[in-house]
Amino acid sequence: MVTKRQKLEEKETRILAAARDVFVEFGFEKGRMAEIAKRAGVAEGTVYLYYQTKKDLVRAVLEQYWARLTREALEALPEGSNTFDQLQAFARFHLSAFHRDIDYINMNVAARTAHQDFEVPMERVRDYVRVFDQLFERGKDRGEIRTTVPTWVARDMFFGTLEHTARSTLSDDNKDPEAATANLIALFQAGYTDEAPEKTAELAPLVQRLEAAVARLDDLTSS
Amino acid sequence: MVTKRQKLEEKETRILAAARDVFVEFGFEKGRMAEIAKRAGVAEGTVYLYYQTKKDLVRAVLEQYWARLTREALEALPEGSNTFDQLQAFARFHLSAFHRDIDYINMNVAARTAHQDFEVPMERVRDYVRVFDQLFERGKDRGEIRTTVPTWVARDMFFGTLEHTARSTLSDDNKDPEAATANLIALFQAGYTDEAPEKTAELAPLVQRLEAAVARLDDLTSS
DNA sequence: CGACTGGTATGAGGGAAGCTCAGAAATACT
DNA sequence: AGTATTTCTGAGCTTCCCTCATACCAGTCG
Repeated sequence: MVTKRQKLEEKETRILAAARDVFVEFGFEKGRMAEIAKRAGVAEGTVYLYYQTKKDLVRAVLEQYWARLTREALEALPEGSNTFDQLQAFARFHLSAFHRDIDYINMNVAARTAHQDFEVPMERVRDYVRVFDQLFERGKDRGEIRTTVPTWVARDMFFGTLEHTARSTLSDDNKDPEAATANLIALFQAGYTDEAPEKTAELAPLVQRLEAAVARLDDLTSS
Repeated sequence: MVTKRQKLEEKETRILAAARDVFVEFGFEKGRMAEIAKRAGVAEGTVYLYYQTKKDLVRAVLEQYWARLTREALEALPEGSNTFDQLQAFARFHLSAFHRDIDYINMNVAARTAHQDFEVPMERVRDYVRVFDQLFERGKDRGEIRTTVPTWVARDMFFGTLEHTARSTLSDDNKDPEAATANLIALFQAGYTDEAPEKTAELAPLVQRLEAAVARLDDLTSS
């Protein structure tokens, strides 16, 4: 027995799936409401009973997308390794996701720029961004990352670099995306590592040798 | 005496200026061809004699914009200072230009995403990007930047970070853009500096003390 | 079983915007 | 002055998002 509510939800799902396919295939601007209705097997007017505008429809598609991406990201992170390894894994994931889902990304951008009032499903995007924030701040807690670095600065650098790199490597086969992620993490390590202990550790053997030599010298000269 | 050619060019200029104003005020999508024609003082059909489509028109506007930006950037660079200072000056310039010209930037993005076949005036953009490339490669020539870093990797990081930062600082007054540029350049310095001389310099006093001590030791043991 | 009622679906049509094109106007040429 | 050519015009065509009067459907009651 299929309840009335189930039937409605099933139709809503079908419309959303059709919208997703059409927007991915044609993009937001060129994706036609008529085509979405046709693929969902309903009349054009019916679509508007479920989603008030084309904008709302693309928002729903994107909401689904970001939620999925967050799930995938969490799965892609190696457990228990150090912060920079995890950041690198996340960077690799993000870059390849952008390559794979460039249609969604463009849809996102198109919807945002087409309507200055358009709000990307911010909640879902924030969930995704939080994956980075949490990694980074745990790095601070663990003493692996200098606490003086504002997280937002690193975050903007992380996502900005990767988004730009994704587009640039997509249009030029000679560029190796791996070089970009490796570079990003190397710079993070060079610039964000809490260096004090490391430097001390690096110099310690030298200092020890020096002091041992001086001690021997003192011994000899005093005797 | 005004030649026919001059009259035509004057009209073309007027249309372009009107288009620029309208696109800046309303954005690419919401900017109406009718409004552009009205402001240029010509009929709507006339616009299409000079620019075949709305897309061509925005392309011409953007071409002008990028050319102007390149000129301004070159003027903003301090002469003769070291590479990282120049990069920082360029980063500051770029960030504030993005703030000031966010309408142009959005126009650019809107035009690109609205028509998947749209080509931003690549030549002019390349000219602008070359400002960075030249700074960076001169840094390599001078031995200030490690030559193993591919320029494109640093370039994507530079522009990606700044574009993302520009948007994020625009929508959140608590964020200080200066922190972002300073951070970017600090990371570049930490990660890209040709470190060999610096490390040697850092260790020099220690090594000297060590060698002096060894010398004294040798003196004593041989005598 | 038939009438009624509230929710759901339909698709022709409204409105808006980019673009076209037949004819008008301006300019150049003889 | 008359003709040919170039330039300009704006009503109207097309496309697309969205609306709304109408039709359909599934329960419910007499």
